[in-house]
Amino acid sequence: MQSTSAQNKLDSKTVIAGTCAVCKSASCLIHNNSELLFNSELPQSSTILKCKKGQQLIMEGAPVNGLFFIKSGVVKVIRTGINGREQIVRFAKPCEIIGHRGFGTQEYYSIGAIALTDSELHYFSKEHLQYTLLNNPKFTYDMMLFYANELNRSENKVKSISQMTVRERVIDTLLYIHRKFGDLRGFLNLPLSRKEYADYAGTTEEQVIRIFSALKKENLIFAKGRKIGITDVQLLKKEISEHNYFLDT
Amino acid sequence: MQSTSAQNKLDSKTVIAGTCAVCKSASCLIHNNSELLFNSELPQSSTILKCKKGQQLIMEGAPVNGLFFIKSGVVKVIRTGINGREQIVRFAKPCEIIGHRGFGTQEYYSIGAIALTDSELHYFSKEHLQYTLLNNPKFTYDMMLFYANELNRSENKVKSISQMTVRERVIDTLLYIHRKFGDLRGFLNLPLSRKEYADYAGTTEEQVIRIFSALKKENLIFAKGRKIGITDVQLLKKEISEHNYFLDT
DNA sequence: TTTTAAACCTGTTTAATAGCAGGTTTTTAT
DNA sequence: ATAAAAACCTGCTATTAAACAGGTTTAAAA
Repeated sequence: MQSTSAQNKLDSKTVIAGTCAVCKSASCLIHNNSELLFNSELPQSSTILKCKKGQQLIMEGAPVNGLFFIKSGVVKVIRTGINGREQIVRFAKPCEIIGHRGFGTQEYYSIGAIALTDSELHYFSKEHLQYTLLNNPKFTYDMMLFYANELNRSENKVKSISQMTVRERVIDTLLYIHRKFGDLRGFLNLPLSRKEYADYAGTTEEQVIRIFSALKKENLIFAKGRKIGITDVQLLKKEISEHNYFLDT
Repeated sequence: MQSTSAQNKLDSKTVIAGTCAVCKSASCLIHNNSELLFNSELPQSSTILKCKKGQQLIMEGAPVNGLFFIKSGVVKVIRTGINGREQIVRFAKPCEIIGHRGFGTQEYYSIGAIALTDSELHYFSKEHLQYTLLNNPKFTYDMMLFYANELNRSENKVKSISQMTVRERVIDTLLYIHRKFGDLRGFLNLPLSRKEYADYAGTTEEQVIRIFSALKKENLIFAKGRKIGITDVQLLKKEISEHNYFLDT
């Protein structure tokens, strides 16, 4: 079995001070607040942990002891649904937060997280974060806005799942991956299995395969194994544009 | 047509200082922070507005200029979906916040709000709130936790909509209304139309009617017009207990 | 390099649910 | 009190999408 986040924490090198070297984005929560986050007197409050492709870094149902900022890599955030059916809540990339659901209010993680590529994560303990938040209103305010955004995204997803057809949801998922990860030499820059597309779009593998086949016939997409390319983003958008909104940003 | 929130604001009496007289709950955000919220030097920062049953107090798509705390009454929060199909995001009761979606980040309300009963609302301007939040980390922290909770609720709803059957979603809606509004002389203490049940459960009026009929035959519920009573909450819960979670709290 | 497993694909069947049509009852407004 | 408008109800039909079964191809491991 894969090691839990608590185990990972012990394996990793503790970093008491410093900043996030990778990211320099002005919109990055961690970068904007690196002085607060990295210069704590609390011991063991911040560590960097590395995990390999396929490794589970948050176990659904495990006690919440902190949260993660992605330093590098891509992570999928999942929930186990009815009959153990996996549901992908979102895909997360550098500068994003994971494990924030239920922060402060819930004792156990309501989601799991699995690395899709080798990844590095900043880990901050609950205590460290709580202390930092309660003493830095601007940071807390930014976090609040982050949650507000997530809430909007989630509620858009509620709407789309209950009102879009499966085909539309699959197209929407393709556009979401394109927006979020862009493309590399014509193909979407995040290789996913048909099953993963299905788990995000809220349908089955077979449906995704069928819809991909149809989209290929219609020359809206092309595929080489799990590498998927979008022929014309605008054209694909038009397929769902009557509904005028998108799953995610 | 109904008046917009902006118009309501002008109609209402401005209250510069004071506290929320109705609520004394220790878990109420507004009550816990009433000194901060009501003793502002900013003019026009806080008002109380009244609106009648059926009145729309937030128009979907209107500019965000503040948010509301419910002082009394019940409000439904809606989104207009595909083909103008109405979707009920949640039902809100006293002490709850409305209009917080997109606060700070979005220019326009992504939801609408309609009073289901005559209601009174505290209105706080965006500026007032922003100022108060940035100067009171504890309040901001509480708001952040409120958003975190809402996010969890919303993501549970995503899961349930994509994985529960219509029957289960309708039962879940009944339990949600029961949890949130309790019952009065055996009947749920919030009368809703079948259409409203459908809009919340993400289905059609006809399905709700059919499922109510079935549930009546099975003696799980009883109904007198739009007054619905649950025979045995535990028994009803058992119908969805395999799935072990609920839409809302 | 061979074996095994995982991922991918397609046709068919079955179940769930939305939509429509045509009623009745209840509520609301005049 | 009466008319009009909602809301409620039921049967039927059409559609959508899930499940199943049986394949092939691709990727990973021994």
